[in-house]
Amino acid sequence: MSKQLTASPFRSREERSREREEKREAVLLAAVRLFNARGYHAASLDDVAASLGISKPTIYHYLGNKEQVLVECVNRGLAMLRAAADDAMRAQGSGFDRLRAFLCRYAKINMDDFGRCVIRTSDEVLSMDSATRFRARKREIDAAVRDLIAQGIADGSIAPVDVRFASFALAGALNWPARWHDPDGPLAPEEIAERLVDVVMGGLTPRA
Amino acid sequence: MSKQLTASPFRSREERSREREEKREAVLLAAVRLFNARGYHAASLDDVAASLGISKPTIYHYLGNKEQVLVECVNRGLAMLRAAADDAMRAQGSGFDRLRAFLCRYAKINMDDFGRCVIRTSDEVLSMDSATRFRARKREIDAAVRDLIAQGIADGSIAPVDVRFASFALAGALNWPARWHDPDGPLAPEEIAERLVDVVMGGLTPRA
DNA sequence: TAATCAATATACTGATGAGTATATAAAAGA
DNA sequence: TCTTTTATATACTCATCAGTATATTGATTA
Repeated sequence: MSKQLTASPFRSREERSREREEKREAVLLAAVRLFNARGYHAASLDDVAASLGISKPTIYHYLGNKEQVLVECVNRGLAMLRAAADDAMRAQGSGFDRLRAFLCRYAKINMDDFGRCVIRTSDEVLSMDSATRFRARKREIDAAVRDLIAQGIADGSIAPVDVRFASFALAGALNWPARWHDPDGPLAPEEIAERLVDVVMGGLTPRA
Repeated sequence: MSKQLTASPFRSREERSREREEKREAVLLAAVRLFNARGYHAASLDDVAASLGISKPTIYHYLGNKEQVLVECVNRGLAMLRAAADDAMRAQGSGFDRLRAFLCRYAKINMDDFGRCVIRTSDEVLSMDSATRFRARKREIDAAVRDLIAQGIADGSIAPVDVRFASFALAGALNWPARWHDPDGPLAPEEIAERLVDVVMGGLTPRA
């Protein structure tokens, strides 16, 4: 397979489809940033287009409609969370350690553009169909958190807390930065994640 | 002063101004419920009016404009939080006990119509002026939480945690029900509040 | 009783914004 | 070279919704 040596204005089929994919991603990134900054309803696709120096029909060329733009953004975030959950379930070590590692990643994702969008999107803005899928995928993540807590309790690394309410509390504490964290502020996502997880894991540590 | 003995269609001045106040409150309650259910932008004042069987100009007769409706709703919630914070600061007992009592009340307020509105309203939807005031009042509540934690650490009833991050975690854990709690669901606000506070206070208990 | 005020409605204006019809130009394929 | 496809734009339509102009009715006050 010969790779092209000089930059040419004539692209191969793969190059073209990769370019298309890149443009799609650029649209999604611009959109999610505006959605996060102003809220889904207050952010218009005209604004999204303007922020990329393109026109609205171009967005429709790459994505079906406004809701689908949101759905794709949310899917990006959910995929990251899902991957983190899968890794945690496959990891070895005590339940406590695996939960801890997972929560750090979870908290950081919630400060990422697409992760924030997952948290900030409430299902009323979605069509009934999308909302159902959205809830189901979030429930999977929540199930992983509960599994990890239960496993930790079983192996003695986590105090025998109420699993359901512990997962509510953990989720709340680690979702909340999606609403207040300022990416341009002095606190780095890593630091917030670590410190928050330190505090919340304190409550799960078995008493001596 | 003679009180009226028979129901009359002729109201006294106080009765009239009380009625006016009642109507204002009814508008706010209907509005906050729709704002919470659909989001501020998606809930129109026409819908709010329809839910009360009145017309939109009537809302404008009692309240200036849509933003002011929201601001009044948020103020109702903030007033409840403020009262809870004041009581906590005046209460006696260890820092731990006072914080615990305050947090229970805080969590319950966050499941009340107006309390939910405080949590669900992000300042981008407000005018710059209102947003500034809103942030300031929320900061007061947060300061009370930090004070209580610090006092608990000082009197030894709370473990020497990072005050700032502990308050972030507590707020997140107890704000989150404002986004998922279903008033018609099986879990009563009281129970959610108690159990959540149990879990989160575990992390603040000094180790033996 | 005349003048005013309070409470309410109907019917409008004007802006915004989602989504579309249509044109164009360039590239790809036949 | 002719045709089709892809990427993009301009300029619309149509719906929604905040906010207003104006009318009406009944009670209050002078």
